[in-house]
Amino acid sequence: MATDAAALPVAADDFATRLLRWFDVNGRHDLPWQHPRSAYRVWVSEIMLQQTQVRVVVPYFERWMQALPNLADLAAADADTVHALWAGLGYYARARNLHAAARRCVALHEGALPRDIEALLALPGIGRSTAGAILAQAHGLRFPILDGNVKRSLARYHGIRGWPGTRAVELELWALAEAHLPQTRLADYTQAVMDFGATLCTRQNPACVLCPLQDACVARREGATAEIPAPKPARTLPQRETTMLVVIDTDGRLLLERRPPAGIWSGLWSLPEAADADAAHRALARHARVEFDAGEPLPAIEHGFSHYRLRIQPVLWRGAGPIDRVAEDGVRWQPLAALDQVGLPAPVRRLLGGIAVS
DNA sequence: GAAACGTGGAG
DNA sequence: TCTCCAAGTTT
Repeated sequence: MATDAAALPVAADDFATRLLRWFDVNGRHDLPWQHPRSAYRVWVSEIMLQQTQVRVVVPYFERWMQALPNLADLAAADADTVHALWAGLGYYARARNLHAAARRCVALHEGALPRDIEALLALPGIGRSTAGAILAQAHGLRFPILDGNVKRSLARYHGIRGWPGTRAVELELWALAEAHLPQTRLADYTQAVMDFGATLCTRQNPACVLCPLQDACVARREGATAEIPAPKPARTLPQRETTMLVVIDTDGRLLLERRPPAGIWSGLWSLPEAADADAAHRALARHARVEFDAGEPLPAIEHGFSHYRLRIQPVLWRGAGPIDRVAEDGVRWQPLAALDQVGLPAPVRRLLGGIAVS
């Protein structure tokens, strides 16, 4: 902790005041969830924005609101509709949690998102930061957020050099986020700290020369903006392999299977998966009563996840005639012409795009 | 506390 | 091409 007065940051009031003044001129004031601003729209945007950048979210948000303009619509929607609207955004548990939370709001909170912090935190998918963002942005209540932008900004401003992934640093940052809260304009302030981190106090090459806090920033003074916050400890990603079946009948339909409830892409429609080509061949017999040859191996694709690297080996079968279908839950034959109506995982879409399916 | 959970942008 | 990681939460 700094001891000499010159090393101390400006007062908390000043921090918020400067940030708000900066925000009025340089902030983002025309994001789609700001006009109109409702608790439902703020909520959906906050969930979509978890670990996801604004420019990626915007088109998904617009499409979502077109289909499900209010909470009651979401609660009444079926799971496949929700999945299809989310497909491509990733972290699909967010969509399932959103759906489940909307239904809980209808059952327990008179069809609206609660304004109470504890009730909000009890809803699936809403943690402390998201709850704070909803309360501050939708209702102007005095709650802090602590997303990646705020963590980075506060760590630099206060010269906190530890990795924010540790409990101690995280708690310290929460305390600072709370201490800096202004007494008014909480919605604007919340947007201001996020805009500040996203556009000025960026991970690389922060624009310190334009910063309204530059004279009080510890990292700036110590020339340590590149070292703060400390990066996550690196590790080598494990490699996994899988085989996926591309089965097309002569009616131009593709065999899809619902992913199991746990694990990657859970609940989404996808290509049937097997451990290897032989297992894929055997699996095929479960879905279609036709004799098949060994199938045609297609070029494999590599896909990097956050925690492992996956090599997908597709194997193609084309039916000699319309394939006799076995009725089974979690299986469907989807016309290739209507494939975009299904929420398929991104690598699967890419894989299919590389095949002359028609 | 660590691991799981997706995708696309940026350097 | 490859690494890092972005408006985090859950188990």
